[in-house]
Amino acid sequence: MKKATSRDVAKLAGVSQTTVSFILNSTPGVSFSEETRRRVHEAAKQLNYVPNSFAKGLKTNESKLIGLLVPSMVNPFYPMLTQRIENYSALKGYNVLLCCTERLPEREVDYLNLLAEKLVDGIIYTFTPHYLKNAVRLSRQIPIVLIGEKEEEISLSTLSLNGFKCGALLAQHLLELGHRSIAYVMSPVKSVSYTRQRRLDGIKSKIQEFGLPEESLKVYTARPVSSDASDGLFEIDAGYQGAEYLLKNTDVTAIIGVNDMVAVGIVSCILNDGHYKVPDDISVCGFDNTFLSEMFRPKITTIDYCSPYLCKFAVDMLVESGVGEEGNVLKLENEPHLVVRSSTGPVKARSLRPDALKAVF
Amino acid sequence: MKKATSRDVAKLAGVSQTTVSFILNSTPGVSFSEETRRRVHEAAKQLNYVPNSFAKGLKTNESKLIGLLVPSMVNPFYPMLTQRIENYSALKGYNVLLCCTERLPEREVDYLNLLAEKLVDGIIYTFTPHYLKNAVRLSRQIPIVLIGEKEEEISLSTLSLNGFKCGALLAQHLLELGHRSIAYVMSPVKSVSYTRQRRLDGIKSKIQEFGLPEESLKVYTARPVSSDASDGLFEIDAGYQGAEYLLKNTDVTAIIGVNDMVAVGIVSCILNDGHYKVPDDISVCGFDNTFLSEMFRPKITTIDYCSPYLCKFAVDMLVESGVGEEGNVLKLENEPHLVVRSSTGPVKARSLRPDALKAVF
DNA sequence: TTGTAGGCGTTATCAG
DNA sequence: CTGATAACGCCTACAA
Repeated sequence: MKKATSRDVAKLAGVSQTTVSFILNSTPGVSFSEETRRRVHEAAKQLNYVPNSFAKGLKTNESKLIGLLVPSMVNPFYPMLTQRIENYSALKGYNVLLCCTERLPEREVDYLNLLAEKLVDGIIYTFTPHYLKNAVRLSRQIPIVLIGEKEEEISLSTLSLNGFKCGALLAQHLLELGHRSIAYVMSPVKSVSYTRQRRLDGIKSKIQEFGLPEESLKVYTARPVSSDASDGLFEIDAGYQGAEYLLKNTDVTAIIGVNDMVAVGIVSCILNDGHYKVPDDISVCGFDNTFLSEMFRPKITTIDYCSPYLCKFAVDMLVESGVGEEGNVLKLENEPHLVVRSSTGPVKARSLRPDALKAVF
Repeated sequence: MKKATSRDVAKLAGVSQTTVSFILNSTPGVSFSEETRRRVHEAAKQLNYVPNSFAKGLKTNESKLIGLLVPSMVNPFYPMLTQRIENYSALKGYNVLLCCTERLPEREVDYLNLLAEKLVDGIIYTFTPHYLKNAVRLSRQIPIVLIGEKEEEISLSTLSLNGFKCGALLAQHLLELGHRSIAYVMSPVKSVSYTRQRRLDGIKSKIQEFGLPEESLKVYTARPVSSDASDGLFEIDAGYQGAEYLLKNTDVTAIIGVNDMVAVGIVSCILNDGHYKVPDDISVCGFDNTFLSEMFRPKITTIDYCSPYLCKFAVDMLVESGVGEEGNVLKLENEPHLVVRSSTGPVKARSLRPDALKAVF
């Protein structure tokens, strides 16, 4: 079945092609007789007419496409963002061109070129670009919005996740519960580059604010695993590893995972260890408020980003506000908030486990 | 910065626009002097020339776009497929237009129209279409590949997940471990329409094959929850609910979740219940081999679909084989296999819990 | 209220 | 080997 063109419709309806265009687009400032319109619509339906978006784009320079760059699909945080962005975009008449960089810098730049080529009307980054200059350069042609940490130096419109505040929020929660020996567990360096640091900074700032010594905070960085990292297990492993180490060698009463996945690993380790209860003996929390944090019992205390609004804003900035026009750079601060669940509770003197004693003496 | 056209390049290089096109596309059957080619490439680079894909598409009728329809992003199975399809497509020079239907039939048909409009070169469905006729009709214009249950009546190219075999595989595993009272837990009807049934059929067939009475299999369908179903918790809840009921009211020694999410809910319930151990007292398994099944200890026995190959095939069918041409319909059967982890083990007489006694007498 | 004509940036045919 | 020139399908002055 050959595709019908607007000419075909015109012919069938017995009008000119222009008329078809006017009527089908309900172009403002023209009016037609009821009869003509009926005939055109009729003909269009009959021929199953669909306007050719290439031709349209060629004329209008709009693709109604938004490029979405995500680092990975394993941490459910990104699928969540993706789904929300996709849905809201669709509502606005835009489609999403998905690009998973797998955190590979070279992929990122390839995709950037590709998106430019495909003439997307806007680009959403869900992480901090590796090739900043490329992104900034491109942003003069195509509006770009960044969802991530705010970096003042970058002249890109940003929807800031405010990792610092997130860390502070969580730390404050734990400190108020009386915890004085806290740990922060990060997955191997490669994965969560910048956010992790901001979150850590936030935690540290609260520790200081409470007048506690630096040693009150232990930072555990998991060693990289050789296995295929694309399945996300390395995040969980990191949590498991970290908890294992911390239970044995420290007296921490609260552990913060760098994200919900890591937090799940931590809880899993503690549960399986069997010596301690969460939160009675040890409190655990994470970041991102993905469904993972609500999956197991106890449900995990975490930080929420109001991602529905976040995603909505990101799209709106692209399609409504004049982001990108004349170097117009917008920086919005997202207001994260604490979601207290049952994995955190008041501190209690933790009895050391038998094998921990060995380690101490 | 205005976008450069091939004409601009031609002017700068001092050749005709045609020459530019030939050289930049290395069109077969033409040859140019080394000097000319150098000049053209030089000029292109200098002007930062990017061919306009609207114009190109208008001419070639190829968008290098693949439409991907997924029901949701909450069950990690779909993000996993998405990522793999995206990556492999990118390798093949295609981009992915993502469409999340949220299992809403009306969304599906809207997206279908949209994809047709955007002139994607192919469409991948990761579920069974609600509007079959629409899909079939469209498949005469745009190649469509279905990843899902094979339905003989549908004249759409299909990559079959073979739910029947999956169910049989899992059931056989449990039966061989000696389990004689097995349960199957499904999330509320709305969500996983057809696959669940095929899986159940597979389980039943094995029960029969082993000469066991029908009652050896209990089927539990979770009641729908009123809360927002978009966060995926309803799947976990279903498992939790199911396990809760089954522990109290039946003597099952093995529980199969309709997917990994449900299985996680089941394990979580049993762990929290505290009366039973997995797999010592009760075996649990799921389907899909998402990272969820490996997340917690014990890791969950599940079914794997070799999704990397699956995704690769789906894309290849679209871009290589002549799927869609002259009604060419391909049906491929995927070979699922059992992934045995530590959540399943030999049956052991299960001691009834105190409150279960009440229920029995 | 309707039709004519030109052009968007490519690709591709066909002479030179 | 290279360069006019004609589509591709749509939008949009401008003319009628």
